[in-house]
Amino acid sequence: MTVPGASTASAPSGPPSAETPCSRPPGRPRDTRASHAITEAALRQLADVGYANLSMESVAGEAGVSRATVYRRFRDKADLVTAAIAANGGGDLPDTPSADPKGDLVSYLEEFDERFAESCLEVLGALVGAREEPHALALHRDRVISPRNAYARSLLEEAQRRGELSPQADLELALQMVAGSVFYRRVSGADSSPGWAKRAVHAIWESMGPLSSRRP
Amino acid sequence: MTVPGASTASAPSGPPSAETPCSRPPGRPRDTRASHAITEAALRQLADVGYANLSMESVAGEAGVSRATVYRRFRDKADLVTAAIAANGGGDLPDTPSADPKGDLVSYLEEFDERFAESCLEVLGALVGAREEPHALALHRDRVISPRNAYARSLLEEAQRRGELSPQADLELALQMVAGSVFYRRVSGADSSPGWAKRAVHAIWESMGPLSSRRP
DNA sequence: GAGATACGATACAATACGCCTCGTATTTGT
DNA sequence: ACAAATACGAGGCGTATTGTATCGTATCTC
Repeated sequence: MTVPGASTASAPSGPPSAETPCSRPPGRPRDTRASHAITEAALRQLADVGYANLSMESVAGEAGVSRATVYRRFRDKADLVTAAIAANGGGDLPDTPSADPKGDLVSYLEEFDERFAESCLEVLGALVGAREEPHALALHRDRVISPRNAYARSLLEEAQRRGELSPQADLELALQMVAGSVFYRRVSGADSSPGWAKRAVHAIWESMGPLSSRRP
Repeated sequence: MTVPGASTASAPSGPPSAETPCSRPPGRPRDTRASHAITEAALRQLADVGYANLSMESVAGEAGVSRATVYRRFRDKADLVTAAIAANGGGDLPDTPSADPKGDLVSYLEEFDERFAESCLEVLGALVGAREEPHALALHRDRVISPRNAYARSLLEEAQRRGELSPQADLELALQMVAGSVFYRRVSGADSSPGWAKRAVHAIWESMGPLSSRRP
Protein backbone atom coordinates (compact mmCIF):
# COMPACT_ATOMS: atom_id res chain seq x y z
CA MET A 1 0.00 0.00 0.00
CA THR A 2 1.76 3.10 -1.18
CA VAL A 3 1.57 6.08 1.05
CA PRO A 4 -0.97 8.41 -0.47
CA GLY A 5 -0.09 11.67 1.19
CA ALA A 6 3.65 11.42 0.75
CA SER A 7 4.85 14.76 -0.38
CA THR A 8 7.59 13.40 -2.64
CA ALA A 9 10.03 15.52 -0.71
CA SER A 10 11.29 18.32 -2.89
CA ALA A 11 8.74 17.51 -5.57
CA PRO A 12 11.11 17.09 -8.52
CA SER A 13 8.22 17.24 -10.92
CA GLY A 14 9.34 19.84 -13.37
CA PRO A 15 6.84 21.60 -15.62
CA PRO A 16 4.89 18.64 -17.01
CA SER A 17 4.81 18.58 -20.73
CA ALA A 18 1.04 18.38 -20.63
CA GLU A 19 1.22 15.73 -23.32
CA THR A 20 1.42 12.50 -21.32
CA PRO A 21 -0.73 13.16 -18.29
CA CYS A 22 -1.23 9.52 -17.31
CA SER A 23 2.13 7.98 -18.13
CA ARG A 24 4.64 7.03 -15.51
CA PRO A 25 7.55 9.43 -15.17
CA PRO A 26 10.77 8.26 -16.80
CA GLY A 27 13.57 6.60 -14.94
CA ARG A 28 13.68 3.94 -12.31
CA PRO A 29 10.59 3.92 -10.15
CA ARG A 30 10.78 4.11 -6.40
CA ASP A 31 10.97 0.93 -4.44
CA THR A 32 7.50 0.45 -3.03
CA ARG A 33 8.66 -1.96 -0.39
CA ALA A 34 11.23 0.54 0.79
CA SER A 35 8.54 3.21 1.11
CA HIS A 36 6.46 0.84 3.11
CA ALA A 37 9.32 -0.19 5.37
CA ILE A 38 10.20 3.44 6.04
CA THR A 39 6.79 4.52 7.26
CA GLU A 40 6.40 1.38 9.32
CA ALA A 41 9.75 1.90 10.95
CA ALA A 42 8.85 5.50 11.66
CA LEU A 43 5.65 4.47 13.37
CA ARG A 44 7.38 1.83 15.44
CA GLN A 45 10.02 4.24 16.60
CA LEU A 46 7.52 6.96 17.27
CA ALA A 47 5.77 4.61 19.64
CA ASP A 48 8.94 3.13 21.09
CA VAL A 49 11.32 6.00 21.61
CA GLY A 50 9.16 9.03 20.96
CA TYR A 51 9.37 11.84 18.45
CA ALA A 52 12.34 13.53 20.03
CA ASN A 53 14.51 10.42 19.98
CA LEU A 54 13.50 9.35 16.53
CA SER A 55 16.18 10.16 13.99
CA MET A 56 16.27 9.84 10.26
CA GLU A 57 19.22 7.51 10.53
CA SER A 58 17.55 5.19 13.01
CA VAL A 59 14.45 5.00 10.85
CA ALA A 60 16.51 4.32 7.75
CA GLY A 61 18.45 1.66 9.59
CA GLU A 62 15.38 -0.11 10.84
CA ALA A 63 13.82 0.08 7.41
CA GLY A 64 16.95 -1.34 5.83
CA VAL A 65 17.55 1.60 3.52
CA SER A 66 20.00 4.44 3.35
CA ARG A 67 19.35 7.93 4.67
CA ALA A 68 19.25 9.28 1.16
CA THR A 69 16.32 7.05 0.34
CA VAL A 70 14.39 8.52 3.22
CA TYR A 71 15.23 12.08 2.24
CA ARG A 72 14.12 11.39 -1.31
CA ARG A 73 10.61 10.76 0.01
CA PHE A 74 10.33 13.08 2.96
CA ARG A 75 11.91 16.44 3.21
CA ASP A 76 12.45 16.20 6.96
CA LYS A 77 11.41 14.51 10.15
CA ALA A 78 8.10 16.30 10.47
CA ASP A 79 7.11 15.34 6.95
CA LEU A 80 8.07 11.72 7.54
CA VAL A 81 6.21 11.37 10.79
CA THR A 82 3.01 13.12 9.75
CA ALA A 83 2.87 11.06 6.59
CA ALA A 84 3.47 7.86 8.52
CA ILE A 85 0.72 8.58 10.99
CA ALA A 86 -1.67 9.54 8.27
CA ALA A 87 -0.88 6.41 6.28
CA ASN A 88 -1.43 4.20 9.28
CA GLY A 89 -4.55 5.68 10.74
CA GLY A 90 -6.14 7.12 7.66
CA GLY A 91 -8.19 4.12 6.78
CA ASP A 92 -9.90 3.13 9.96
CA LEU A 93 -12.44 5.87 10.13
CA PRO A 94 -15.82 4.45 9.13
CA ASP A 95 -17.72 6.72 6.79
CA THR A 96 -21.04 4.97 6.84
CA PRO A 97 -23.66 6.85 8.80
CA SER A 98 -23.76 5.59 12.33
CA ALA A 99 -26.77 3.85 13.82
CA ASP A 100 -25.69 4.82 17.33
CA PRO A 101 -23.89 8.13 17.16
CA LYS A 102 -23.65 8.53 20.90
CA GLY A 103 -22.10 5.14 21.49
CA ASP A 104 -19.85 5.47 18.46
CA LEU A 105 -18.61 8.81 19.69
CA VAL A 106 -17.67 7.25 23.01
CA SER A 107 -15.87 4.41 21.29
CA TYR A 108 -14.08 6.80 19.01
CA LEU A 109 -12.86 8.95 21.89
CA GLU A 110 -11.53 5.94 23.73
CA GLU A 111 -9.78 4.55 20.71
CA PHE A 112 -8.26 7.87 19.81
CA ASP A 113 -7.05 8.25 23.34
CA GLU A 114 -5.35 4.89 23.28
CA ARG A 115 -3.90 4.85 19.82
CA PHE A 116 -3.25 8.41 18.72
CA ALA A 117 -3.39 10.90 21.52
CA GLU A 118 0.14 10.44 22.74
CA SER A 119 2.02 10.60 19.48
CA CYS A 120 -0.38 13.24 18.25
CA LEU A 121 0.47 15.44 21.20
CA GLU A 122 4.17 14.84 20.75
CA VAL A 123 4.17 15.68 17.09
CA LEU A 124 1.96 18.66 17.58
CA GLY A 125 4.10 20.05 20.34
CA ALA A 126 7.19 19.69 18.24
CA LEU A 127 5.56 21.29 15.24
CA VAL A 128 4.06 24.18 17.11
CA GLY A 129 7.49 24.75 18.58
CA ALA A 130 9.16 24.90 15.20
CA ARG A 131 8.15 28.33 14.03
CA GLU A 132 10.23 28.27 10.88
CA GLU A 133 8.01 25.74 9.17
CA PRO A 134 4.30 26.31 9.68
CA HIS A 135 4.09 24.09 6.62
CA ALA A 136 4.57 20.93 8.65
CA LEU A 137 2.09 21.94 11.29
CA ALA A 138 -0.58 22.56 8.70
CA LEU A 139 0.26 19.23 7.10
CA HIS A 140 -0.19 17.35 10.32
CA ARG A 141 -3.50 19.02 10.96
CA ASP A 142 -4.69 18.22 7.49
CA ARG A 143 -3.53 14.64 7.54
CA VAL A 144 -4.30 13.58 11.10
CA ILE A 145 -6.39 16.03 13.06
CA SER A 146 -8.89 17.26 10.55
CA PRO A 147 -10.15 13.88 9.32
CA ARG A 148 -10.79 12.78 12.88
CA ASN A 149 -12.48 16.00 13.82
CA ALA A 150 -14.65 15.65 10.78
CA TYR A 151 -15.60 12.13 11.75
CA ALA A 152 -16.51 13.11 15.29
CA ARG A 153 -18.47 16.01 13.94
CA SER A 154 -20.37 13.76 11.56
CA LEU A 155 -21.43 11.68 14.53
CA LEU A 156 -22.72 14.79 16.27
CA GLU A 157 -24.60 15.80 13.15
CA GLU A 158 -26.13 12.39 12.84
CA ALA A 159 -27.28 12.63 16.46
CA GLN A 160 -28.80 15.98 15.68
CA ARG A 161 -30.54 14.51 12.66
CA ARG A 162 -31.95 11.76 14.80
CA GLY A 163 -33.27 14.21 17.33
CA GLU A 164 -30.89 13.23 20.09
CA LEU A 165 -29.43 16.69 20.07
CA SER A 166 -31.31 19.94 19.72
CA PRO A 167 -31.41 21.53 16.27
CA GLN A 168 -29.95 24.63 17.88
CA ALA A 169 -27.13 22.73 19.54
CA ASP A 170 -23.69 24.27 19.08
CA LEU A 171 -21.92 21.29 17.60
CA GLU A 172 -18.63 23.12 17.31
CA LEU A 173 -18.71 23.67 21.04
CA ALA A 174 -19.67 20.08 21.67
CA LEU A 175 -16.77 18.84 19.59
CA GLN A 176 -14.43 21.20 21.33
CA MET A 177 -15.40 19.91 24.73
CA VAL A 178 -15.40 16.18 24.09
CA ALA A 179 -12.28 16.16 21.93
CA GLY A 180 -10.62 18.50 24.36
CA SER A 181 -11.19 15.98 27.12
CA VAL A 182 -8.81 13.60 25.44
CA PHE A 183 -6.03 16.13 25.31
CA TYR A 184 -6.63 17.40 28.78
CA ARG A 185 -6.07 13.92 30.11
CA ARG A 186 -2.74 13.67 28.32
CA VAL A 187 -1.68 17.12 29.37
CA SER A 188 -2.54 16.74 33.02
CA GLY A 189 -1.42 13.14 33.17
CA ALA A 190 -4.51 12.30 35.14
CA ASP A 191 -5.82 8.78 34.87
CA SER A 192 -9.41 9.79 35.10
CA SER A 193 -11.84 7.09 36.07
CA PRO A 194 -12.65 4.51 33.40
CA GLY A 195 -15.92 5.94 32.18
CA TRP A 196 -14.58 9.37 31.35
CA ALA A 197 -15.48 9.27 27.68
CA LYS A 198 -18.98 8.06 28.33
CA ARG A 199 -19.55 10.65 30.99
CA ALA A 200 -18.21 13.44 28.83
CA VAL A 201 -20.47 12.55 25.94
CA HIS A 202 -23.36 12.13 28.32
CA ALA A 203 -22.82 15.61 29.70
CA ILE A 204 -23.00 17.02 26.19
CA TRP A 205 -26.18 15.12 25.47
CA GLU A 206 -27.66 16.44 28.70
CA SER A 207 -26.65 19.96 27.95
CA MET A 208 -27.71 20.00 24.31
CA GLY A 209 -30.54 17.52 24.24
CA PRO A 210 -33.82 18.41 22.57
CA LEU A 211 -36.02 18.52 25.64
CA SER A 212 -33.84 20.93 27.51
CA SER A 213 -35.07 24.40 28.34
CA ARG A 214 -31.95 26.03 26.99
CA ARG A 215 -32.08 29.15 25.03
CA PRO A 216 -30.56 28.97 21.55
CA MET B 1 13.31 37.58 42.94
CA THR B 2 15.11 34.31 43.13
CA VAL B 3 13.51 31.44 41.32
CA PRO B 4 11.91 29.27 43.95
CA GLY B 5 11.56 26.03 42.10
CA ALA B 6 15.02 26.01 40.56
CA SER B 7 16.38 22.55 40.94
CA THR B 8 19.99 23.63 41.44
CA ALA B 9 20.90 21.37 38.58
CA SER B 10 22.92 18.49 39.88
CA ALA B 11 22.11 19.41 43.47
CA PRO B 12 25.66 19.55 44.83
CA SER B 13 24.36 19.45 48.36
CA GLY B 14 26.39 16.63 49.80
CA PRO B 15 25.35 14.94 53.03
CA PRO B 16 24.63 17.96 55.19
CA SER B 17 26.53 17.89 58.43
CA ALA B 18 23.27 18.41 60.29
CA GLU B 19 25.01 21.00 62.44
CA THR B 20 24.41 24.20 60.57
CA PRO B 21 20.91 23.82 59.15
CA CYS B 22 20.20 27.47 58.48
CA SER B 23 23.60 28.83 57.48
CA ARG B 24 24.50 29.73 53.96
CA PRO B 25 26.63 27.16 52.18
CA PRO B 26 30.31 28.01 51.97
CA GLY B 27 31.89 29.55 48.92
CA ARG B 28 30.85 32.27 46.60
CA PRO B 29 27.08 32.62 46.30
CA ARG B 30 25.34 32.54 42.99
CA ASP B 31 24.72 35.77 41.17
CA THR B 32 21.08 36.55 41.73
CA ARG B 33 20.92 38.95 38.83
CA ALA B 34 22.30 36.28 36.54
CA SER B 35 19.64 33.83 37.67
CA HIS B 36 17.01 36.41 36.99
CA ALA B 37 18.38 37.29 33.57
CA ILE B 38 18.52 33.64 32.58
CA THR B 39 14.90 32.84 33.28
CA GLU B 40 13.76 36.07 31.68
CA ALA B 41 15.75 35.36 28.57
CA ALA B 42 14.36 31.84 28.46
CA LEU B 43 10.82 33.15 28.61
CA ARG B 44 11.44 35.73 25.93
CA GLN B 45 12.94 33.19 23.59
CA LEU B 46 10.24 30.66 24.31
CA ALA B 47 7.71 33.21 23.15
CA ASP B 48 9.79 34.52 20.28
CA VAL B 49 11.35 31.51 18.62
CA GLY B 50 9.62 28.60 20.31
CA TYR B 51 10.87 25.73 22.39
CA ALA B 52 12.51 23.87 19.54
CA ASN B 53 14.60 26.82 18.45
CA LEU B 54 15.57 27.86 21.92
CA SER B 55 19.11 26.80 22.72
CA MET B 56 21.10 26.99 25.89
CA GLU B 57 23.66 29.12 24.12
CA SER B 58 21.14 31.63 22.83
CA VAL B 59 19.61 31.98 26.28
CA ALA B 60 23.01 32.39 27.88
CA GLY B 61 23.92 34.97 25.28
CA GLU B 62 20.79 36.98 25.77
CA ALA B 63 21.19 36.81 29.53
CA GLY B 64 24.79 37.96 29.26
CA VAL B 65 26.26 34.91 30.98
CA SER B 66 28.24 31.90 29.89
CA ARG B 67 26.71 28.54 29.14
CA ALA B 68 28.34 27.07 32.20
CA THR B 69 26.40 29.46 34.39
CA VAL B 70 23.18 28.22 32.91
CA TYR B 71 24.14 24.58 33.31
CA ARG B 72 25.05 25.21 36.95
CA ARG B 73 21.42 26.12 37.62
CA PHE B 74 19.51 23.93 35.24
CA ARG B 75 20.47 20.47 34.23
CA ASP B 76 19.05 20.82 30.74
CA LYS B 77 16.64 22.68 28.51
CA ALA B 78 13.53 21.12 29.97
CA ASP B 79 14.53 22.03 33.48
CA LEU B 80 15.32 25.58 32.45
CA VAL B 81 12.10 26.17 30.61
CA THR B 82 9.76 24.61 33.14
CA ALA B 83 11.40 26.58 35.93
CA ALA B 84 11.17 29.78 33.94
CA ILE B 85 7.50 29.33 33.20
CA ALA B 86 6.75 28.45 36.78
CA ALA B 87 8.66 31.45 38.07
CA ASN B 88 6.86 33.80 35.75
CA GLY B 89 3.30 32.61 36.04
CA GLY B 90 3.31 31.14 39.48
CA GLY B 91 2.18 34.25 41.24
CA ASP B 92 -0.79 35.47 39.32
CA LEU B 93 -3.31 32.94 40.46
CA PRO B 94 -5.66 34.57 42.97
CA ASP B 95 -6.28 32.42 45.99
CA THR B 96 -9.06 34.41 47.57
CA PRO B 97 -12.43 32.73 47.24
CA SER B 98 -14.21 34.04 44.21
CA ALA B 99 -17.43 36.01 44.40
CA ASP B 100 -18.33 35.05 40.84
CA PRO B 101 -16.90 31.61 40.13
CA LYS B 102 -18.60 31.26 36.80
CA GLY B 103 -17.31 34.56 35.47
CA ASP B 104 -13.90 34.00 36.96
CA LEU B 105 -13.65 30.63 35.31
CA VAL B 106 -14.40 32.18 31.95
CA SER B 107 -11.79 34.87 32.51
CA TYR B 108 -9.27 32.29 33.63
CA LEU B 109 -9.79 30.14 30.56
CA GLU B 110 -9.36 33.09 28.25
CA GLU B 111 -6.25 34.29 29.96
CA PHE B 112 -4.71 30.86 30.04
CA ASP B 113 -5.45 30.48 26.37
CA GLU B 114 -3.72 33.73 25.53
CA ARG B 115 -0.73 33.58 27.81
CA PHE B 116 0.15 29.97 28.47
CA ALA B 117 -1.55 27.53 26.15
CA GLU B 118 0.91 27.79 23.32
CA SER B 119 4.15 27.42 25.20
CA CYS B 120 2.52 24.94 27.50
CA LEU B 121 1.63 22.75 24.56
CA GLU B 122 5.09 23.09 23.08
CA VAL B 123 6.87 22.17 26.25
CA LEU B 124 4.51 19.36 27.01
CA GLY B 125 4.85 17.87 23.58
CA ALA B 126 8.62 18.00 23.81
CA LEU B 127 8.62 16.46 27.26
CA VAL B 128 6.20 13.70 26.43
CA GLY B 129 8.38 12.96 23.44
CA ALA B 130 11.52 12.64 25.51
CA ARG B 131 11.01 9.26 27.09
CA GLU B 132 14.38 9.13 28.76
CA GLU B 133 13.49 11.76 31.33
CA PRO B 134 10.00 11.42 32.76
CA HIS B 135 11.48 13.59 35.48
CA ALA B 136 11.09 16.75 33.46
CA LEU B 137 7.56 15.96 32.44
CA ALA B 138 6.50 15.45 36.03
CA LEU B 139 8.26 18.67 36.94
CA HIS B 140 6.39 20.67 34.36
CA ARG B 141 3.10 19.26 35.48
CA ASP B 142 3.87 20.06 39.08
CA ARG B 143 5.10 23.54 38.38
CA VAL B 144 2.73 24.73 35.69
CA ILE B 145 -0.21 22.48 35.06
CA SER B 146 -1.24 21.37 38.52
CA PRO B 147 -1.47 24.78 40.17
CA ARG B 148 -3.73 26.00 37.40
CA ASN B 149 -5.89 22.94 37.46
CA ALA B 150 -6.23 23.35 41.18
CA TYR B 151 -7.29 26.96 40.75
CA ALA B 152 -9.92 26.11 38.16
CA ARG B 153 -11.12 23.31 40.35
CA SER B 154 -11.43 25.64 43.33
CA LEU B 155 -13.69 27.84 41.24
CA LEU B 156 -15.89 24.87 40.45
CA GLU B 157 -16.01 23.91 44.12
CA GLU B 158 -16.97 27.43 45.09
CA ALA B 159 -19.77 27.33 42.53
CA GLN B 160 -20.92 24.08 44.03
CA ARG B 161 -20.81 25.60 47.49
CA ARG B 162 -22.93 28.48 46.28
CA GLY B 163 -25.50 26.16 44.81
CA GLU B 164 -24.75 27.07 41.21
CA LEU B 165 -23.72 23.50 40.57
CA SER B 166 -25.37 20.37 41.86
CA PRO B 167 -23.85 18.72 44.93
CA GLN B 168 -23.59 15.57 42.85
CA ALA B 169 -21.86 17.31 39.97
CA ASP B 170 -18.77 15.55 38.67
CA LEU B 171 -16.28 18.36 39.00
CA GLU B 172 -13.41 16.30 37.63
CA LEU B 173 -15.39 15.83 34.45
CA ALA B 174 -16.30 19.49 34.34
CA LEU B 175 -12.68 20.50 34.67
CA GLN B 176 -11.67 18.02 32.01
CA MET B 177 -14.12 19.45 29.54
CA VAL B 178 -13.57 23.14 30.03
CA ALA B 179 -9.81 22.91 30.35
CA GLY B 180 -9.72 20.52 27.44
CA SER B 181 -11.44 23.13 25.31
CA VAL B 182 -8.37 25.31 25.52
CA PHE B 183 -6.05 22.59 24.29
CA TYR B 184 -8.41 21.44 21.58
CA ARG B 185 -8.36 24.90 20.11
CA ARG B 186 -4.58 24.88 19.98
CA VAL B 187 -4.42 21.40 18.60
CA SER B 188 -6.96 21.90 15.86
CA GLY B 189 -5.83 25.41 15.11
CA ALA B 190 -9.43 26.51 14.95
CA ASP B 191 -10.19 30.11 15.77
CA SER B 192 -13.48 29.35 17.40
CA SER B 193 -15.87 32.24 17.73
CA PRO B 194 -15.07 34.78 20.42
CA GLY B 195 -17.38 33.56 23.14
CA TRP B 196 -16.04 30.03 23.22
CA ALA B 197 -14.98 30.11 26.85
CA LYS B 198 -18.24 31.57 28.04
CA ARG B 199 -20.24 29.06 26.04
CA ALA B 200 -18.19 26.14 27.30
CA VAL B 201 -18.64 27.13 30.91
CA HIS B 202 -22.29 27.79 30.28
CA ALA B 203 -22.75 24.30 28.89
CA ILE B 204 -21.24 22.85 32.05
CA TRP B 205 -23.51 24.96 34.21
CA GLU B 206 -26.49 23.78 32.19
CA SER B 207 -25.47 20.19 32.40
CA MET B 208 -24.56 20.16 36.07
CA GLY B 209 -26.81 22.81 37.50
CA PRO B 210 -28.87 22.10 40.62
CA LEU B 211 -32.32 22.14 39.07
CA SER B 212 -31.54 19.61 36.43
CA SER B 213 -33.13 16.21 36.43
CA ARG B 214 -29.85 14.38 36.05
CA ARG B 215 -29.12 11.27 37.90
CA PRO B 216 -26.02 11.32 40.05
C1' DG C 1 44.82 33.08 55.02
C1' DA C 2 42.44 28.47 53.84
C1' DG C 3 38.72 26.25 51.94
C1' DA C 4 34.80 26.30 49.03
C1' DT C 5 32.20 27.77 45.42
C1' DA C 6 30.74 30.81 41.29
C1' DC C 7 32.06 32.64 37.06
C1' DG C 8 33.92 33.23 32.17
C1' DA C 9 36.38 31.15 28.59
C1' DT C 10 37.42 27.40 26.05
C1' DA C 11 37.81 22.86 24.45
C1' DC C 12 35.87 18.34 23.75
C1' DA C 13 33.24 14.19 22.06
C1' DA C 14 28.91 12.76 20.53
C1' DT C 15 24.72 13.29 17.81
C1' DA C 16 21.81 14.78 14.36
C1' DC C 17 20.67 17.37 10.48
C1' DG C 18 20.38 18.33 5.61
C1' DC C 19 22.97 18.40 1.40
C1' DC C 20 26.05 16.64 -1.93
C1' DT C 21 28.74 13.39 -5.04
C1' DC C 22 29.87 9.09 -6.77
C1' DG C 23 29.19 4.48 -8.95
C1' DT C 24 25.62 1.19 -9.91
C1' DA C 25 20.92 -0.52 -11.00
C1' DT C 26 16.46 -0.10 -13.30
C1' DT C 27 13.00 1.72 -16.34
C1' DT C 28 11.09 4.26 -20.57
C1' DG C 29 11.45 5.84 -25.19
C1' DT C 30 13.87 5.97 -29.72
C1' DA D 1 20.83 -1.64 -28.74
C1' DC D 2 21.33 2.80 -26.90
C1' DA D 3 20.46 7.23 -24.49
C1' DA D 4 18.03 9.74 -20.99
C1' DA D 5 16.18 9.83 -16.54
C1' DT D 6 15.72 8.42 -12.10
C1' DA D 7 16.38 5.41 -7.75
C1' DC D 8 19.57 3.41 -4.75
C1' DG D 9 23.65 2.58 -1.39
C1' DA D 10 27.77 4.37 0.38
C1' DG D 11 30.05 7.88 2.15
C1' DG D 12 31.64 12.58 3.01
C1' DC D 13 30.92 17.54 4.42
C1' DG D 14 29.68 21.60 7.16
C1' DT D 15 26.76 23.19 10.74
C1' DA D 16 24.38 23.15 15.04
C1' DT D 17 23.45 21.68 19.71
C1' DT D 18 24.14 19.10 23.64
C1' DG D 19 26.28 18.03 27.99
C1' DT D 20 30.81 17.66 30.26
C1' DA D 21 35.25 19.04 31.68
C1' DT D 22 39.21 22.00 32.62
C1' DC D 23 41.46 26.16 33.35
C1' DG D 24 42.37 30.78 35.84
C1' DT D 25 40.07 34.34 38.39
C1' DA D 26 36.72 36.28 41.65
C1' DT D 27 33.98 36.18 45.88
C1' DC D 28 32.33 34.53 50.27
C1' DT D 29 32.70 32.12 55.13
C1' DC D 30 35.37 30.55 58.88
